[in-house]
Amino acid sequence: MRPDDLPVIRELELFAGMAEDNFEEVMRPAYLQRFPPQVELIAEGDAADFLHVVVEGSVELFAHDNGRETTLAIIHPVATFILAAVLRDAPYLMSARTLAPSRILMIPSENVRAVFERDAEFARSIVQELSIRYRDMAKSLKNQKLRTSVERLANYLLREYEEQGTTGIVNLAIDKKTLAALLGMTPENLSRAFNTLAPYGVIVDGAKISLTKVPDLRQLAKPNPLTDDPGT
Amino acid sequence: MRPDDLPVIRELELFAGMAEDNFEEVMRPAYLQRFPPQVELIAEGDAADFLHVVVEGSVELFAHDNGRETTLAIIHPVATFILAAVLRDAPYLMSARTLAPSRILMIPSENVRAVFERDAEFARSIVQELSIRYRDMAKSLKNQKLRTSVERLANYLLREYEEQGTTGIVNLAIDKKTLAALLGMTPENLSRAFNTLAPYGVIVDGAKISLTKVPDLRQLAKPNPLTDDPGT
DNA sequence: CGACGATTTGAATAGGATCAATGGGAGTGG
DNA sequence: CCACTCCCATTGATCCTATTCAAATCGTCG
Repeated sequence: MRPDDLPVIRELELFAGMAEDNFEEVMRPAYLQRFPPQVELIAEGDAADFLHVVVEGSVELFAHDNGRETTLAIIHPVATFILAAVLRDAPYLMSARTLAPSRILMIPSENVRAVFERDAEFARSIVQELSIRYRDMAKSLKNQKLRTSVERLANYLLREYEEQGTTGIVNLAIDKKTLAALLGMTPENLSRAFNTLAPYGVIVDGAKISLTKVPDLRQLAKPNPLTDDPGT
Repeated sequence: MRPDDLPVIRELELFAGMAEDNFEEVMRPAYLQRFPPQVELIAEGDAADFLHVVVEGSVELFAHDNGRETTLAIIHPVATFILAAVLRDAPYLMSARTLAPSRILMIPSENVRAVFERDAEFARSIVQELSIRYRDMAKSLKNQKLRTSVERLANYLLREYEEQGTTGIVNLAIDKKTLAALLGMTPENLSRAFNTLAPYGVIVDGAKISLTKVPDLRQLAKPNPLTDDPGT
Protein backbone atom coordinates (compact mmCIF):
# COMPACT_ATOMS: atom_id res chain seq x y z
CA MET A 1 0.00 0.00 0.00
CA ARG A 2 1.32 3.42 -0.84
CA PRO A 3 1.89 5.49 2.29
CA ASP A 4 -0.03 8.43 0.86
CA ASP A 5 -3.16 6.35 0.53
CA LEU A 6 -3.58 5.89 4.24
CA PRO A 7 -4.63 9.48 5.02
CA VAL A 8 -7.40 9.28 2.43
CA ILE A 9 -8.76 6.19 4.05
CA ARG A 10 -8.31 7.64 7.48
CA GLU A 11 -10.61 10.45 6.47
CA LEU A 12 -13.36 8.05 5.55
CA GLU A 13 -16.07 8.69 8.07
CA LEU A 14 -15.96 5.06 9.04
CA PHE A 15 -12.37 5.32 10.28
CA ALA A 16 -12.10 8.99 11.22
CA GLY A 17 -12.81 8.74 14.92
CA MET A 18 -10.94 5.61 15.87
CA ALA A 19 -7.76 5.44 17.96
CA GLU A 20 -4.54 5.57 15.99
CA ASP A 21 -3.24 2.20 17.13
CA ASN A 22 -6.54 0.54 16.33
CA PHE A 23 -6.48 2.10 12.90
CA GLU A 24 -3.04 0.69 12.37
CA GLU A 25 -4.13 -2.71 13.52
CA VAL A 26 -6.99 -2.73 11.04
CA MET A 27 -4.79 -1.52 8.22
CA ARG A 28 -1.71 -3.62 8.77
CA PRO A 29 -3.13 -6.79 7.23
CA ALA A 30 -5.10 -4.88 4.63
CA TYR A 31 -3.97 -4.60 1.08
CA LEU A 32 -4.71 -2.24 -1.72
CA GLN A 33 -4.98 -3.61 -5.19
CA ARG A 34 -5.52 -2.31 -8.70
CA PHE A 35 -8.12 -3.92 -10.91
CA PRO A 36 -9.04 -3.38 -14.55
CA PRO A 37 -12.69 -2.82 -15.43
CA GLN A 38 -15.20 -5.67 -15.38
CA VAL A 39 -13.39 -7.74 -12.78
CA GLU A 40 -15.67 -9.62 -10.44
CA LEU A 41 -14.45 -8.83 -6.95
CA ILE A 42 -16.91 -10.89 -4.97
CA ALA A 43 -19.73 -13.27 -5.80
CA GLU A 44 -23.02 -13.59 -3.98
CA GLY A 45 -23.00 -16.61 -1.71
CA ASP A 46 -19.30 -16.34 -0.93
CA ALA A 47 -18.15 -15.96 2.66
CA ALA A 48 -17.47 -12.37 3.67
CA ASP A 49 -13.72 -12.58 4.15
CA PHE A 50 -12.89 -8.96 3.48
CA LEU A 51 -14.39 -5.56 3.94
CA HIS A 52 -13.90 -3.71 0.67
CA VAL A 53 -13.24 -0.01 0.24
CA VAL A 54 -13.38 1.65 -3.15
CA VAL A 55 -10.44 4.06 -3.10
CA GLU A 56 -10.48 4.91 -6.79
CA GLY A 57 -12.66 3.98 -9.75
CA SER A 58 -16.15 2.57 -9.28
CA VAL A 59 -17.86 -0.66 -8.39
CA GLU A 60 -21.21 -2.13 -9.35
CA LEU A 61 -23.18 -4.23 -6.89
CA PHE A 62 -25.43 -6.68 -8.65
CA ALA A 63 -27.36 -9.85 -7.95
CA HIS A 64 -28.90 -12.83 -9.67
CA ASP A 65 -32.05 -14.81 -9.22
CA ASN A 66 -33.70 -17.18 -11.62
CA GLY A 67 -31.10 -16.47 -14.29
CA ARG A 68 -31.97 -12.78 -14.31
CA GLU A 69 -29.54 -10.11 -13.17
CA THR A 70 -30.02 -6.66 -11.73
CA THR A 71 -27.86 -3.85 -10.44
CA LEU A 72 -28.50 -2.80 -6.86
CA ALA A 73 -26.06 0.06 -6.44
CA ILE A 74 -23.02 1.80 -7.82
CA ILE A 75 -20.28 2.59 -5.33
CA HIS A 76 -18.04 5.62 -5.85
CA PRO A 77 -14.88 6.54 -3.94
CA VAL A 78 -14.37 6.68 -1.12
CA ALA A 79 -16.87 4.24 0.32
CA THR A 80 -17.13 0.74 1.69
CA PHE A 81 -19.32 -2.05 0.54
CA ILE A 82 -20.69 -5.32 1.95
CA LEU A 83 -20.23 -4.06 5.49
CA ALA A 84 -23.29 -5.90 6.78
CA ALA A 85 -22.10 -9.30 5.56
CA VAL A 86 -18.71 -8.69 7.19
CA LEU A 87 -20.26 -7.77 10.52
CA ARG A 88 -22.52 -10.79 10.53
CA ASP A 89 -19.90 -13.11 9.13
CA ALA A 90 -22.54 -14.18 6.62
CA PRO A 91 -22.51 -14.88 2.89
CA TYR A 92 -22.61 -11.91 0.55
CA LEU A 93 -26.06 -11.19 -0.83
CA MET A 94 -24.66 -9.38 -3.84
CA SER A 95 -21.83 -9.69 -6.27
CA ALA A 96 -19.48 -6.84 -7.11
CA ARG A 97 -17.51 -5.95 -10.18
CA THR A 98 -15.33 -3.01 -11.12
CA LEU A 99 -16.81 -0.67 -13.71
CA ALA A 100 -13.71 1.44 -14.25
CA PRO A 101 -10.04 0.79 -13.52
CA SER A 102 -10.14 0.81 -9.75
CA ARG A 103 -8.10 0.59 -6.62
CA ILE A 104 -9.74 -1.47 -3.91
CA LEU A 105 -8.68 -1.74 -0.29
CA MET A 106 -9.39 -5.08 1.29
CA ILE A 107 -9.45 -5.50 5.06
CA PRO A 108 -9.81 -8.98 6.54
CA SER A 109 -13.22 -9.28 8.15
CA GLU A 110 -11.94 -10.64 11.43
CA ASN A 111 -9.79 -7.57 11.93
CA VAL A 112 -12.78 -5.33 11.39
CA ARG A 113 -14.79 -7.32 13.88
CA ALA A 114 -11.97 -7.49 16.42
CA VAL A 115 -11.38 -3.77 16.48
CA PHE A 116 -15.09 -3.13 16.46
CA GLU A 117 -15.29 -4.94 19.79
CA ARG A 118 -12.61 -2.76 21.28
CA ASP A 119 -12.98 0.72 19.83
CA ALA A 120 -16.18 2.48 20.81
CA GLU A 121 -15.68 5.28 18.31
CA PHE A 122 -15.28 2.78 15.52
CA ALA A 123 -18.43 1.01 16.69
CA ARG A 124 -20.29 4.28 16.59
CA SER A 125 -19.10 4.99 13.07
CA ILE A 126 -20.09 1.55 11.93
CA VAL A 127 -23.59 2.04 13.26
CA GLN A 128 -23.90 5.35 11.45
CA GLU A 129 -22.62 3.86 8.22
CA LEU A 130 -24.95 0.87 8.50
CA SER A 131 -27.91 3.09 9.26
CA ILE A 132 -27.23 5.14 6.17
CA ARG A 133 -26.92 2.02 4.06
CA TYR A 134 -30.15 0.66 5.45
CA ARG A 135 -31.95 3.85 4.69
CA ASP A 136 -30.52 4.06 1.19
CA MET A 137 -31.75 0.54 0.59
CA ALA A 138 -35.19 1.45 1.91
CA LYS A 139 -35.25 4.42 -0.46
CA SER A 140 -34.32 2.20 -3.39
CA LEU A 141 -37.17 -0.11 -2.55
CA LYS A 142 -39.64 2.76 -2.36
CA ASN A 143 -38.29 4.10 -5.64
CA GLN A 144 -38.76 0.74 -7.26
CA LYS A 145 -42.22 -0.02 -5.92
CA LEU A 146 -43.83 3.39 -6.15
CA ARG A 147 -42.57 4.81 -9.42
CA THR A 148 -42.75 3.97 -13.09
CA SER A 149 -39.54 3.58 -15.02
CA VAL A 150 -39.86 7.02 -16.61
CA GLU A 151 -40.23 8.57 -13.17
CA ARG A 152 -37.21 6.71 -11.88
CA LEU A 153 -35.14 7.94 -14.78
CA ALA A 154 -36.35 11.51 -14.32
CA ASN A 155 -35.47 11.45 -10.65
CA TYR A 156 -32.10 9.90 -11.37
CA LEU A 157 -31.31 12.69 -13.82
CA LEU A 158 -32.38 15.36 -11.34
CA ARG A 159 -30.21 13.86 -8.63
CA GLU A 160 -27.21 13.78 -10.95
CA TYR A 161 -28.03 17.30 -12.04
CA GLU A 162 -27.75 18.48 -8.44
CA GLU A 163 -24.64 16.49 -7.71
CA GLN A 164 -22.89 17.63 -10.86
CA GLY A 165 -23.42 21.29 -10.06
CA THR A 166 -26.71 22.19 -11.77
CA THR A 167 -24.91 23.20 -14.97
CA GLY A 168 -27.63 21.89 -17.24
CA ILE A 169 -25.40 19.10 -18.47
CA VAL A 170 -25.41 15.70 -16.82
CA ASN A 171 -22.69 13.24 -17.70
CA LEU A 172 -23.61 9.63 -17.27
CA ALA A 173 -20.77 8.00 -15.38
CA ILE A 174 -21.97 4.51 -16.24
CA ASP A 175 -23.01 3.01 -19.54
CA LYS A 176 -26.68 2.89 -20.39
CA LYS A 177 -26.92 -0.85 -20.04
CA THR A 178 -25.82 -0.59 -16.42
CA LEU A 179 -28.02 2.43 -15.83
CA ALA A 180 -30.98 0.48 -17.12
CA ALA A 181 -30.28 -2.34 -14.70
CA LEU A 182 -29.83 0.11 -11.84
CA LEU A 183 -33.17 1.72 -12.63
CA GLY A 184 -34.85 -1.65 -12.95
CA MET A 185 -35.57 -1.80 -16.66
CA THR A 186 -34.20 -3.16 -19.92
CA PRO A 187 -31.81 -1.14 -22.11
CA GLU A 188 -34.51 -0.88 -24.78
CA ASN A 189 -36.90 0.55 -22.28
CA LEU A 190 -34.33 3.05 -21.04
CA SER A 191 -33.91 4.28 -24.58
CA ARG A 192 -37.65 4.78 -24.85
CA ALA A 193 -37.80 6.43 -21.46
CA PHE A 194 -35.29 9.01 -22.67
CA ASN A 195 -37.52 9.66 -25.68
CA THR A 196 -40.51 10.06 -23.39
CA LEU A 197 -38.57 12.72 -21.50
CA ALA A 198 -37.70 14.71 -24.63
CA PRO A 199 -40.73 17.02 -24.24
CA TYR A 200 -39.44 17.77 -20.74
CA GLY A 201 -36.19 19.16 -22.08
CA VAL A 202 -34.06 16.04 -21.86
CA ILE A 203 -31.65 15.92 -24.81
CA VAL A 204 -29.44 12.87 -25.18
CA ASP A 205 -26.08 12.96 -26.89
CA GLY A 206 -24.28 9.77 -25.98
CA ALA A 207 -23.35 9.97 -22.31
CA LYS A 208 -23.98 13.72 -22.25
CA ILE A 209 -27.52 14.61 -21.24
CA SER A 210 -28.74 18.19 -21.45
CA LEU A 211 -31.57 19.31 -19.20
CA THR A 212 -33.14 22.40 -20.71
CA LYS A 213 -36.43 22.47 -18.82
CA VAL A 214 -35.56 21.47 -15.29
CA PRO A 215 -38.78 22.87 -13.76
CA ASP A 216 -40.87 20.81 -16.17
CA LEU A 217 -38.79 17.75 -15.49
CA ARG A 218 -39.10 18.31 -11.79
CA GLN A 219 -42.85 18.57 -12.08
CA LEU A 220 -42.96 15.21 -13.79
CA ALA A 221 -40.49 13.53 -11.45
CA LYS A 222 -41.91 14.90 -8.20
CA PRO A 223 -38.67 14.23 -6.31
CA ASN A 224 -39.10 13.45 -2.65
CA PRO A 225 -36.29 13.69 -0.10
CA LEU A 226 -37.68 10.63 1.67
CA THR A 227 -37.14 8.58 -1.47
CA ASP A 228 -34.29 10.32 -3.23
CA ASP A 229 -31.80 12.03 -0.97
CA PRO A 230 -28.92 9.65 -0.50
CA GLY A 231 -26.84 9.38 2.62
CA THR A 232 -29.24 10.78 5.19
CA MET B 1 -45.93 -1.02 32.05
CA ARG B 2 -46.83 -4.37 33.52
CA PRO B 3 -43.92 -5.87 35.42
CA ASP B 4 -44.25 -9.17 33.59
CA ASP B 5 -43.65 -7.48 30.25
CA LEU B 6 -40.08 -6.54 31.04
CA PRO B 7 -38.62 -10.07 30.90
CA VAL B 8 -40.08 -10.57 27.43
CA ILE B 9 -38.40 -7.43 26.21
CA ARG B 10 -35.21 -8.29 28.01
CA GLU B 11 -35.07 -11.45 25.96
CA LEU B 12 -35.18 -9.52 22.73
CA GLU B 13 -31.82 -10.08 21.17
CA LEU B 14 -31.33 -6.36 21.04
CA PHE B 15 -31.42 -6.05 24.82
CA ALA B 16 -30.26 -9.47 25.94
CA GLY B 17 -26.59 -8.74 26.48
CA MET B 18 -26.68 -5.33 28.08
CA ALA B 19 -25.88 -4.53 31.68
CA GLU B 20 -28.84 -4.59 34.04
CA ASP B 21 -28.57 -0.98 35.12
CA ASN B 22 -28.32 0.18 31.54
CA PHE B 23 -31.37 -1.85 30.68
CA GLU B 24 -33.22 -0.18 33.48
CA GLU B 25 -32.11 3.22 32.33
CA VAL B 26 -33.42 2.57 28.86
CA MET B 27 -36.70 1.20 30.13
CA ARG B 28 -37.49 3.68 32.87
CA PRO B 29 -38.75 6.42 30.55
CA ALA B 30 -40.29 3.96 28.14
CA TYR B 31 -43.96 3.27 28.04
CA LEU B 32 -46.08 0.46 26.79
CA GLN B 33 -49.35 1.27 25.16
CA ARG B 34 -52.28 -0.58 23.69
CA PHE B 35 -53.58 0.37 20.27
CA PRO B 36 -56.59 -0.80 18.29
CA PRO B 37 -56.06 -1.89 14.66
CA GLN B 38 -55.41 0.64 11.93
CA VAL B 39 -53.87 3.25 14.15
CA GLU B 40 -51.06 5.21 12.54
CA LEU B 41 -48.18 5.09 14.98
CA ILE B 42 -45.67 7.13 13.04
CA ALA B 43 -45.71 9.03 9.77
CA GLU B 44 -42.87 9.27 7.27
CA GLY B 45 -41.10 12.57 7.59
CA ASP B 46 -41.64 12.83 11.33
CA ALA B 47 -38.68 13.11 13.65
CA ALA B 48 -37.61 9.80 15.17
CA ASP B 49 -38.49 10.49 18.77
CA PHE B 50 -39.04 6.93 19.88
CA LEU B 51 -37.72 3.50 19.17
CA HIS B 52 -40.76 1.24 18.82
CA VAL B 53 -41.02 -2.38 19.87
CA VAL B 54 -43.96 -4.55 18.86
CA VAL B 55 -44.71 -6.58 21.97
CA GLU B 56 -48.04 -7.95 20.83
CA GLY B 57 -50.11 -7.71 17.67
CA SER B 58 -48.58 -6.65 14.37
CA VAL B 59 -47.48 -3.54 12.58
CA GLU B 60 -47.34 -2.61 8.92
CA LEU B 61 -44.57 -0.39 7.60
CA PHE B 62 -45.67 1.51 4.53
CA ALA B 63 -44.69 4.52 2.50
CA HIS B 64 -46.05 7.01 0.03
CA ASP B 65 -44.74 8.69 -3.06
CA ASN B 66 -46.64 10.47 -5.74
CA GLY B 67 -49.95 9.64 -4.12
CA ARG B 68 -49.29 5.92 -4.37
CA GLU B 69 -48.79 3.73 -1.33
CA THR B 70 -46.94 0.52 -0.76
CA THR B 71 -46.18 -1.81 2.12
CA LEU B 72 -42.52 -2.38 2.87
CA ALA B 73 -42.69 -4.85 5.71
CA ILE B 74 -44.89 -6.44 8.36
CA ILE B 75 -43.45 -6.55 11.87
CA HIS B 76 -44.42 -9.35 14.23
CA PRO B 77 -43.67 -9.62 17.95
CA VAL B 78 -41.19 -9.28 19.39
CA ALA B 79 -39.23 -6.94 17.18
CA THR B 80 -38.21 -3.33 16.86
CA PHE B 81 -38.80 -0.99 14.00
CA ILE B 82 -37.34 2.26 12.69
CA LEU B 83 -34.07 1.60 14.50
CA ALA B 84 -31.98 3.28 11.81
CA ALA B 85 -33.89 6.57 11.99
CA VAL B 86 -33.51 6.57 15.76
CA LEU B 87 -29.77 6.01 15.59
CA ARG B 88 -29.27 8.74 13.03
CA ASP B 89 -31.75 11.10 14.64
CA ALA B 90 -33.26 11.48 11.19
CA PRO B 91 -36.82 11.61 9.86
CA TYR B 92 -38.65 8.33 9.43
CA LEU B 93 -38.64 7.03 5.88
CA MET B 94 -41.74 4.96 6.44
CA SER B 95 -45.04 5.22 8.22
CA ALA B 96 -46.34 2.55 10.56
CA ARG B 97 -49.82 1.43 11.49
CA THR B 98 -51.15 -1.35 13.64
CA LEU B 99 -52.80 -4.20 11.77
CA ALA B 100 -54.17 -6.01 14.80
CA PRO B 101 -54.87 -4.85 18.34
CA SER B 102 -51.31 -4.33 19.52
CA ARG B 103 -49.15 -3.41 22.44
CA ILE B 104 -46.26 -1.18 21.51
CA LEU B 105 -43.29 -0.26 23.66
CA MET B 106 -41.90 3.18 23.00
CA ILE B 107 -38.42 4.14 24.14
CA PRO B 108 -37.27 7.74 23.77
CA SER B 109 -34.61 7.90 21.09
CA GLU B 110 -32.16 9.85 23.17
CA ASN B 111 -32.12 7.15 25.81
CA VAL B 112 -31.33 4.55 23.20
CA ARG B 113 -28.53 6.66 21.84
CA ALA B 114 -27.17 7.51 25.30
CA VAL B 115 -26.95 3.92 26.43
CA PHE B 116 -25.58 2.89 23.08
CA GLU B 117 -22.60 5.16 23.73
CA ARG B 118 -21.93 3.53 27.04
CA ASP B 119 -22.78 -0.15 26.75
CA ALA B 120 -20.55 -2.08 24.37
CA GLU B 121 -22.76 -5.17 24.43
CA PHE B 122 -25.76 -3.08 23.48
CA ALA B 123 -23.75 -1.50 20.67
CA ARG B 124 -22.84 -4.92 19.42
CA SER B 125 -26.48 -6.03 19.46
CA ILE B 126 -27.54 -2.93 17.61
CA VAL B 127 -25.02 -3.59 14.88
CA GLN B 128 -26.24 -7.14 14.50
CA GLU B 129 -29.85 -6.03 14.37
CA LEU B 130 -29.09 -3.31 11.86
CA SER B 131 -27.11 -5.68 9.69
CA ILE B 132 -30.01 -8.10 9.61
CA ARG B 133 -32.41 -5.32 8.73
CA TYR B 134 -30.12 -4.11 5.98
CA ARG B 135 -29.86 -7.55 4.52
CA ASP B 136 -33.59 -8.13 4.72
CA MET B 137 -34.10 -4.90 2.85
CA ALA B 138 -31.57 -5.96 0.21
CA LYS B 139 -33.43 -9.24 -0.18
CA SER B 140 -36.72 -7.41 -0.63
CA LEU B 141 -35.20 -5.30 -3.34
CA LYS B 142 -33.84 -8.37 -5.14
CA ASN B 143 -37.23 -10.04 -4.78
CA GLN B 144 -38.93 -7.02 -6.27
CA LYS B 145 -36.55 -6.44 -9.15
CA LEU B 146 -35.83 -10.00 -10.20
CA ARG B 147 -39.16 -11.75 -9.91
CA THR B 148 -42.61 -11.50 -11.42
CA SER B 149 -45.57 -11.05 -9.13
CA VAL B 150 -46.59 -14.71 -9.46
CA GLU B 151 -43.10 -15.74 -8.42
CA ARG B 152 -43.15 -13.41 -5.47
CA LEU B 153 -46.46 -14.83 -4.32
CA ALA B 154 -45.23 -18.41 -4.75
CA ASN B 155 -42.13 -17.70 -2.70
CA TYR B 156 -44.14 -15.92 -0.06
CA LEU B 157 -46.42 -18.93 0.28
CA LEU B 158 -43.46 -21.31 0.54
CA ARG B 159 -41.85 -19.20 3.22
CA GLU B 160 -45.07 -19.13 5.22
CA TYR B 161 -45.44 -22.86 4.63
CA GLU B 162 -42.07 -23.45 6.28
CA GLU B 163 -42.69 -21.03 9.12
CA GLN B 164 -46.12 -22.45 9.87
CA GLY B 165 -44.81 -25.98 10.20
CA THR B 166 -45.16 -27.48 6.70
CA THR B 167 -48.67 -28.75 7.46
CA GLY B 168 -49.97 -28.09 3.99
CA ILE B 169 -52.18 -25.28 5.23
CA VAL B 170 -50.99 -21.70 5.25
CA ASN B 171 -53.01 -19.12 7.11
CA LEU B 172 -52.66 -15.60 5.84
CA ALA B 173 -52.08 -13.40 8.86
CA ILE B 174 -52.80 -10.23 6.92
CA ASP B 175 -55.65 -9.36 4.63
CA LYS B 176 -55.20 -9.76 0.92
CA LYS B 177 -55.16 -6.07 0.23
CA THR B 178 -52.14 -5.68 2.50
CA LEU B 179 -50.51 -8.79 1.13
CA ALA B 180 -50.87 -7.40 -2.36
CA ALA B 181 -49.14 -4.18 -1.32
CA LEU B 182 -46.39 -6.13 0.42
CA LEU B 183 -45.79 -8.18 -2.71
CA GLY B 184 -45.84 -5.10 -4.89
CA MET B 185 -49.06 -5.58 -6.83
CA THR B 186 -52.72 -4.58 -6.86
CA PRO B 187 -55.39 -6.61 -5.03
CA GLU B 188 -56.90 -7.57 -8.39
CA ASN B 189 -53.60 -8.87 -9.58
CA LEU B 190 -53.08 -10.86 -6.39
CA SER B 191 -56.41 -12.55 -6.98
CA ARG B 192 -55.30 -13.48 -10.46
CA ALA B 193 -51.92 -14.62 -9.25
CA PHE B 194 -53.66 -17.06 -6.91
CA ASN B 195 -55.61 -18.39 -9.89
CA THR B 196 -52.40 -18.76 -11.85
CA LEU B 197 -51.03 -20.89 -9.03
CA ALA B 198 -54.05 -23.21 -8.93
CA PRO B 199 -52.38 -25.76 -11.27
CA TYR B 200 -49.52 -25.84 -8.80
CA GLY B 201 -51.75 -27.04 -6.01
CA VAL B 202 -52.63 -23.71 -4.42
CA ILE B 203 -56.22 -23.76 -3.19
CA VAL B 204 -57.66 -20.59 -1.72
CA ASP B 205 -60.40 -20.56 0.85
CA GLY B 206 -60.52 -17.09 2.33
CA ALA B 207 -57.41 -16.65 4.44
CA LYS B 208 -56.76 -20.39 4.46
CA ILE B 209 -54.48 -21.51 1.65
CA SER B 210 -53.88 -25.18 0.99
CA LEU B 211 -50.69 -26.27 -0.72
CA THR B 212 -51.21 -29.69 -2.22
CA LYS B 213 -48.29 -29.85 -4.65
CA VAL B 214 -45.41 -28.26 -2.81
CA PRO B 215 -42.72 -29.74 -5.07
CA ASP B 216 -44.44 -28.30 -8.14
CA LEU B 217 -44.84 -24.96 -6.45
CA ARG B 218 -41.21 -25.00 -5.42
CA GLN B 219 -40.14 -25.69 -8.96
CA LEU B 220 -42.04 -22.67 -10.14
CA ALA B 221 -40.90 -20.40 -7.33
CA LYS B 222 -37.24 -21.40 -7.36
CA PRO B 223 -36.66 -20.12 -3.83
CA ASN B 224 -33.18 -18.85 -3.13
CA PRO B 225 -31.74 -18.41 0.36
CA LEU B 226 -29.93 -15.27 -0.79
CA THR B 227 -33.27 -13.69 -1.63
CA ASP B 228 -35.71 -15.37 0.69
CA ASP B 229 -34.30 -16.46 4.02
CA PRO B 230 -35.13 -13.71 6.48
CA GLY B 231 -32.98 -12.77 9.43
CA THR B 232 -29.61 -14.00 8.27
C1' DC C 1 -82.14 -7.83 7.24
C1' DG C 2 -79.31 -4.29 5.28
C1' DA C 3 -74.99 -1.82 4.67
C1' DC C 4 -70.37 -1.70 3.94
C1' DG C 5 -65.87 -3.12 2.91
C1' DA C 6 -63.14 -6.86 0.98
C1' DT C 7 -62.54 -9.90 -2.72
C1' DT C 8 -63.23 -11.61 -7.16
C1' DT C 9 -64.16 -11.37 -12.10
C1' DG C 10 -64.38 -9.11 -16.62
C1' DA C 11 -62.90 -5.91 -20.19
C1' DA C 12 -59.89 -2.49 -21.79
C1' DT C 13 -55.52 -0.12 -21.41
C1' DA C 14 -50.90 0.88 -20.23
C1' DG C 15 -46.31 -0.23 -18.97
C1' DG C 16 -42.46 -3.14 -19.90
C1' DA C 17 -40.20 -7.08 -21.89
C1' DT C 18 -38.76 -9.76 -25.72
C1' DC C 19 -37.29 -10.60 -30.33
C1' DA C 20 -35.32 -8.91 -34.46
C1' DA C 21 -32.94 -5.69 -37.20
C1' DT C 22 -30.40 -1.50 -37.96
C1' DG C 23 -27.32 2.30 -36.95
C1' DG C 24 -23.02 4.02 -34.65
C1' DG C 25 -18.84 4.70 -32.53
C1' DA C 26 -14.31 2.80 -30.36
C1' DG C 27 -10.66 0.01 -30.84
C1' DT C 28 -7.78 -3.16 -33.81
C1' DG C 29 -5.01 -4.51 -37.46
C1' DG C 30 -3.49 -3.64 -42.00
C1' DC D 1 -5.06 6.73 -42.19
C1' DC D 2 -8.60 3.53 -43.35
C1' DA D 3 -11.30 -0.76 -43.36
C1' DC D 4 -13.04 -4.17 -40.26
C1' DT D 5 -15.12 -5.89 -36.28
C1' DC D 6 -17.53 -5.87 -32.20
C1' DC D 7 -20.40 -4.21 -28.89
C1' DC D 8 -23.51 -0.73 -27.46
C1' DA D 9 -27.47 1.73 -28.37
C1' DT D 10 -31.63 2.70 -30.86
C1' DT D 11 -35.86 1.57 -33.32
C1' DG D 12 -39.76 -1.27 -34.74
C1' DA D 13 -43.10 -4.92 -33.97
C1' DT D 14 -45.20 -7.92 -30.99
C1' DC D 15 -46.20 -10.22 -26.74
C1' DC D 16 -46.86 -10.48 -21.96
C1' DT D 17 -47.51 -8.65 -17.39
C1' DA D 18 -49.83 -5.74 -14.56
C1' DT D 19 -52.93 -1.68 -13.76
C1' DT D 20 -57.23 0.61 -14.23
C1' DC D 21 -62.06 0.93 -14.35
C1' DA D 22 -66.39 -1.28 -13.68
C1' DA D 23 -69.44 -4.51 -11.84
C1' DA D 24 -70.78 -8.56 -9.37
C1' DT D 25 -70.25 -11.42 -5.23
C1' DC D 26 -69.18 -12.58 -0.72
C1' DG D 27 -68.88 -11.99 4.31
C1' DT D 28 -69.29 -9.74 8.32
C1' DC D 29 -71.06 -6.79 11.57
C1' DG D 30 -74.46 -3.72 13.45
